[in-house]
Amino acid sequence: MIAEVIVDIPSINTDKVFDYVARPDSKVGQRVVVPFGGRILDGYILRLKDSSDIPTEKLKSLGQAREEFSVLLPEFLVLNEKMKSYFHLRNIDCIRLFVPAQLRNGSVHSLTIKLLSVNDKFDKQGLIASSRKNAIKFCALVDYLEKDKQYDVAMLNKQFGSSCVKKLVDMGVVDVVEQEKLRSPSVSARQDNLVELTADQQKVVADILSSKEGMHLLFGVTGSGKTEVYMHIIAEVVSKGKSAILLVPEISLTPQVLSIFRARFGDTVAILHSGLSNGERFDEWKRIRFGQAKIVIGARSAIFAPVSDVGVIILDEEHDPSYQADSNPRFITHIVAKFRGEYNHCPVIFGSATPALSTFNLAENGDITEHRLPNRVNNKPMPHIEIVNMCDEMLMGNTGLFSERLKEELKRVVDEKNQAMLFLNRRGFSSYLICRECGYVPKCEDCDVSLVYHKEDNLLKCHYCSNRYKAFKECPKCGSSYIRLGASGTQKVVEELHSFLPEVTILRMDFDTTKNRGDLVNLLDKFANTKPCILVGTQMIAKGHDFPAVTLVGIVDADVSLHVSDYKATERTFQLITQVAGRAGRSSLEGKVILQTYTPNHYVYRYVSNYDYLGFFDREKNLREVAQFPPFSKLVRILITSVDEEKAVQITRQFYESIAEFKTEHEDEFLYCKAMSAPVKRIERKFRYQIICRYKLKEEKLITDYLFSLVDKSGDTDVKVFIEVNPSNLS
DNA sequence: AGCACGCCGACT
DNA sequence: GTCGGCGTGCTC
Repeated sequence: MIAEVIVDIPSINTDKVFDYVARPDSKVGQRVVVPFGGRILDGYILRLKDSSDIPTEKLKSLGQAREEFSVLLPEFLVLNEKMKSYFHLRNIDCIRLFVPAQLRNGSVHSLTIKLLSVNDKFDKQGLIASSRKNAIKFCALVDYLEKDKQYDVAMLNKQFGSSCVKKLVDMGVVDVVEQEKLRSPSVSARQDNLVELTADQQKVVADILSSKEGMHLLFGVTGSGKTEVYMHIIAEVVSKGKSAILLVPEISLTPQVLSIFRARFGDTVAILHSGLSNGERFDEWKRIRFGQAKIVIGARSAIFAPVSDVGVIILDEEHDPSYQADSNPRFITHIVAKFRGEYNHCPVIFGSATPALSTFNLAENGDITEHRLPNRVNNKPMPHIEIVNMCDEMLMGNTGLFSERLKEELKRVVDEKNQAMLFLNRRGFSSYLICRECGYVPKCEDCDVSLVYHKEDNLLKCHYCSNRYKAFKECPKCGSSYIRLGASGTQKVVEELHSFLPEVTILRMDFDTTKNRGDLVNLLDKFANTKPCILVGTQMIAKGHDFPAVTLVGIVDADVSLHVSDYKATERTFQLITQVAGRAGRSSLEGKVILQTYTPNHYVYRYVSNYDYLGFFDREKNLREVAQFPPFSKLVRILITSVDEEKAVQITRQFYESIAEFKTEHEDEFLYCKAMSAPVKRIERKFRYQIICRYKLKEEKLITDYLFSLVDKSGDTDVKVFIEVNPSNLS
């Protein structure tokens, strides 16, 4: 038998099949030790076959299998092929996505517990009779044990003392065996309120379940009960013995969400998220791999959960940018879900209140089946969104962060002992510092970005790398003490709040306050139990939280995500605001939203304040169609990075010339093609240059394949080249 | 990715 | 004459 093996080396040169003489018990998908060019490393068996084209004398034999079982399920070998060609990835990069990192590093040891089992030689009466009179603990232990039963050794040691336990072991009347114990993340299961579905929800559940496979869009307004629909579909699927995958954005993986699922489905739920320890993560993987867990809930990478016989795959909040992996193995979760759905012949559901323009466009074209939940479960109207023109405030002499209206409403919330959320998508205290005398703006030494001022620790931090610098009172360049702050961040919001509402509890939730494990849970707990209280945060506060006492949502500066040079900026702003607004008025209390902007006439605010997704979609779609931007064209970025700027420029030029030449042969297909330095010119000491190409969809594959092949040929070691299709962030 | 092989410059 | 620079090419 011959095995086709992919070796675990992340290089394009070695990323091909190597034939080895297999062992009699070799299995497809197994991880094996292989001799390779004088070295010993890991490989993965993709296929077994009878003969090889390689001359027999050149063939080496497989080493030992790393595990007895196949790490890669048959499905993943198919998925590997599909992902490889669709996203232009290497075999080994796909495989690494499928195999838990803990397994590859070998850094996690399985947790074992020692079990004491009482064997046949155990004679309770005899032992007690023959023991010394003062051996009280020993006798108590003997009395406690029963024949043919098993006990946790650690527990016995604690209760009776380890010497007594050891004595029994030495006497040979009990045996100690080690048993693997799977760590499972503890989630407090709160009580489950099984609610009856509305007619709308029932119809969606029935429609999706009756269509055996294919892609579905669940377009349901915030509060329309999408989660309940998911749970009913999952329950149905699981009752047929199949399994289910539910993906949610990382920041929505809150303890509340998890505990609801635990309450409904118990131990068959496996949870994968970044807060898990290595051990927990790996053990969850094993529970999934061996069928103990049938339902997987997790962030993006949970799409690679080793469940077999998948009955449904759900992407909740499908418009969330985190479904697009924007580093190393770049992939789009929707597409991977589609592939797995095809393999398993099961439905794939994309759910959102504000679907991605590209997804909704597919639904309009009939490539995805659309289902709607137009009404909120409680039949309450969406909270009213009031737009406040901050330019007017400025003219009236209010230079603070809050408009008079927002202050008024905040005071009211406090008086009524309710809660408010203030949203500002910018962390830190101030986005930059500028010297008013000489115009000096402090920048990071390794990245070409201005530093963000963090007042609490009086530091200037780089948000692209982890560099920190001491803040200054006098300009290091001209000595002036006339330093002005740039655009404000969450820290500044908290400070200003304190000054006019000194008595109120104010919590801040952003990247800086949730760094440690458990921070997030503590913050959310504290907010849930404090009234009145104001929670200030970045987009972290936008998702999944359900706080009934929140009656006011303030969007401090809605324009933050709007005026960035990115064709998706408007779409993202619409989605973000809709989502944040949805945090208000979730219970019987009425909610209100105050949206502050300097460009109140921008069309996005008109649509968003009316909750008019369809109107917005039409307008945005037309704009994209006329301007020929995705999804009506392909946009590809080739990013070239190097510590050596000269080299980066040189390679960029080479690439550009090749593309320009290719372009002359396909002139009518190209819409745009330019080389330039990236918006952030340097990150972590590396200079960044880019080539942006935009071309029509008609010959899309031909051009994309050409660009891919071009990038493959780049062999320079100190210059790295990345290629990205329809990139989600262009920094 | 790593390691060997291989062909040209400055040293005991 | 030798030691060692890292350019090229191969690994079943």
